[in-house]
Parts: sequence; C-alpha cells; structure tokens
Amino acid sequence: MKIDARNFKGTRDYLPNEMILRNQMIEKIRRSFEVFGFVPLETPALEYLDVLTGKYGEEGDKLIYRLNYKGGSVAGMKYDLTVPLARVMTQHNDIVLPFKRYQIQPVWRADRPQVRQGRFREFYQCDADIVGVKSVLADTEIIALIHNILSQLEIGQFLIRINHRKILSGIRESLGLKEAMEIDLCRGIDKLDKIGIDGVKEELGRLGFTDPVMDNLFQLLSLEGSHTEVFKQLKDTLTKSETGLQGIDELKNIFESLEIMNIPMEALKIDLHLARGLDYYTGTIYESSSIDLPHIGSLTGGGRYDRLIGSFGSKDLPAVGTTIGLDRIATVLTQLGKMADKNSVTQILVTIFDETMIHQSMKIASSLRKHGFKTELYYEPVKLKKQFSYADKQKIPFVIVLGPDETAKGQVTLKDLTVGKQQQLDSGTLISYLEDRLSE
RNA sequence: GGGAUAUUAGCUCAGUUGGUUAGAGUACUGGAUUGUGGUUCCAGGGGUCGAGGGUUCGAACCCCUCAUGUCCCCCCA
Repeated sequence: MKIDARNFKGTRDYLPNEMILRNQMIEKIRRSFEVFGFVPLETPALEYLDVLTGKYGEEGDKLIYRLNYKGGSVAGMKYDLTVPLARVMTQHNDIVLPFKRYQIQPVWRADRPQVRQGRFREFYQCDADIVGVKSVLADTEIIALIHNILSQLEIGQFLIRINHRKILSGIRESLGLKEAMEIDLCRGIDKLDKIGIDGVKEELGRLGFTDPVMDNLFQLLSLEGSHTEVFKQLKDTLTKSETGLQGIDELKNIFESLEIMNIPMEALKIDLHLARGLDYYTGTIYESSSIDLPHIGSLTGGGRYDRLIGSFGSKDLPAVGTTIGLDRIATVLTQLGKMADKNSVTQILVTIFDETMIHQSMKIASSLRKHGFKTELYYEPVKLKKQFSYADKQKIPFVIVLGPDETAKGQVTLKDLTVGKQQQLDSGTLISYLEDRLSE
C-alpha cells in the first residue's frame, strides 16, 4: 500500500536553501546573546502537563499539545521556553543569580496555521531571559538586545512597541473599573487598531462598559507625541492610581536608559494598546513587528514576569525576557525576497577527467580541504559537461579540471564560473590564489 | 473554534455547453557537442485529474460525502 507522504499540518521541512539562511540567522542571534553575556540552556520537548497548564491563560492552555501516555494525558509538548525556564529555576536553587540564559529550540502550539502570517504549529523560539533582577535595568537590556538582533538580521524597518501592565491597571483604576474587568479592557484596547473605535465601543458596551467610561478611555489611548510628552500627559491623567504612576516611572526610566545606550528612539513606541494574552506578565511588556510587512504578526515578544517562578511553590524570583521569533523573521526575509537561492555551500568542485585521473583529483581535493576550502569531489568519471552542469546548478563558483594536458605540466585548470574564465596553475599558486579569492 | 476558497505531471498552471488516447511552460534524462556550465535546437520519460460514492451512453468538468492545502477572523512567535 502506498503511504501518502505529507507533512503534519503546520509543520515544515527546511530544505537546504532555507537551512543555509536559518543557520546564518541563528549564528547571528547566538552571537548577540553571548555578546550580552547570556549562557545557553536546553530543555526537553516534553513536560508533565501540570508544569505547562495554568500559566498561559485559557486560550493558551487550549493550544498545548497533549500526549496520550500510558492511557492518560499526563504529558504535553512545550508551548514556550519561559515556563520550562521557570521550572528549571525552581529545581536548581544553586544557580548563581542573576541568571542570564538563552535558549534556541522549537515549541509546539495546536493552532490553525497561516503561512503568510508566519504562523505554524512547530516553530523556533530564541529566548533570552534575566532571572533574579528587580531593577528595570534588566528590562532595558532586554530591549537593547532585541534592537541589536533585529538590526543585524536585515529585515528592514521594524518597531518595538512597549507597554506596562501597571499602566494598564492604572488606566483601569482611573476609569473606576474593578480588577475583574481588566482582561476585557485589555482585549478591547488590543483590538482598537483592527476594528476601530466604533467596533471596540460596541464590544465593550456589550460587556457592560458605560459611554462616559469609554470616552475617557479613548481619550487616554489617543495620546500622541514624543515619549516625554506621552509620559507627562499620562502622569497627569493617572494621578489617582499609584500602580499606574509606578508603571509610568519604570517606563520613563527605561526609555531614558535606552537613549543613553544609543538605541534610536524612532524604533521604539509606547503603545498603550499593547496588552499581550499570556497571563504571567506582571510589568513591562513588549512586542515588535515589521513596518513593511505588518500582516506578519509579532517578530519578538516578551516582558516581565515576577510571579511565574514562584507559582511552582517556592519563593518568587523576579524575571524578564524576550523571545525572538525565528520563523516569523525568516518569513519576513522570504517575503522580502532575501531567501538564499543556493542549495550548496561548496566553493570548489574537483572534477574527474577519467578513470586514470581519479587518484590525482582526490589528492587535490584533500589538499584543498586541508586548507579549509569547502570542496566537493565529483564521484563518477562522466563527461565534463555533466560535471560542469552540476557545478552550475549548485552555484559552485570554482571548478578544477585535471586531465592529461595539466598532468604533463604538473598543473591544474581552475575555472571561475562566475566570470567564465579559466587558467592553469601549479598546486602552490592554486592555494594562494584561492585563499585570496575566497577569503571573507 | 467560526467563515471563505481551492486540489489536474516534481513545480507553476491551461483544459470550451459533459464527447476519442488530458495539454503547455518549467524541471529532469539523452542527443546535436568524446576536454568545459549558463543560450539554442531535437528527442524521451513522467498522470488513479485529492479520495470515495452518485447522475449519464459517456465525467477532470455536474451532485453528495470525506481528506488535505491556502486565506480571513480569533490569538500569538
């Protein structure tokens, strides 16, 4: 019986042309993490279900992949990298604080996939988190890190949107709403960009929000201007909410620090609409997106979660971090047409002229490899046309031909396919010529 | 979870009111060219028309069911 070869919904194979790009991206991200002093961590794909549930909110819980294991659903696949970190922190009390870890691994969500928006069921997250620091200096560093990484990945213009849960609470308090209304409020203002003021009014109205309350709300949300102006206006409006004022102070502090760190202010925005669905955030929250390709969702997302680690039953540890959405960023690069069109990393193809020349070609290939050149040896003494055609298809820039003519002179022919010219060189000059041409 | 839409060669897609043996481009293989890629010319292989059922003398085409993909909402990376 024929088996239908297909991918599980929402999962993909990364073919070599994609992997070449992805590896380059991961390399840059890893380097940035380490430049900021983060250390690597990996955790298993599988977790006990009770470790995962109850952290993300109702929506999130539904998206956890559950496994039937020994007749019961006790295991699940990890949904993000933050909760596993919280588990690790609880189990290892001897970890030196502050603990700055990075983690690059796939996560799984039982979502409905949407390729154009870069939404998949299996995707890579690249997380960096600082555990054990209450100071918003840690939040500042995380935002600086996000800016550092997104700049390096050449995704075009992007915007990091920043908000604070305490400011959202302050808005709620100043509107005279109870704490239970906060989730509805956040959800409503989160939708403002999409369904407009009238849409949000209708929705919140249905949930029991009165017209004067909403008028106040929209006035608050329409605050515009420079960061300092927005902060000032916010402060004037939220005077009665201590929590709100605290949030404003923290954000203000962060923006001032970012300016000192030379982060361009036009890449940052105070966005009072930003709410974020995950339950565990307690302080700053931030998300970033591409300006040219806004239909692709958030490229990065994160914030402060000072009570998540304590939810495992031990003492609370403050923590703040972000995830860099590798697949989202790769989607941006693909849609910008920056996908590598290469299927090969080989720099030099050594052809085999005929059966009598196999050993000589092997020797040349070995010597090139010893010098670090990415070298392929053709495996069959077929027509040179075919061997050249292979190099062309794989976009291998250099081809070496070693036949009777070359042997007689103790030389090899090196053809540069990018310009279509060839020359005969002896083995010593061959190496130094290639070192010159292929050095990066 | 709600809605829309599609599925024909490895890939991108034509296919007339239902009518013989389902086409093109591209990719692949071979040849023109037995020491050299890209361009050109010639030839060739490659299909259960997503699956199953129904209507019909006859179905890629009409009807039903299912599967899968894609898009939008929701939510997010």
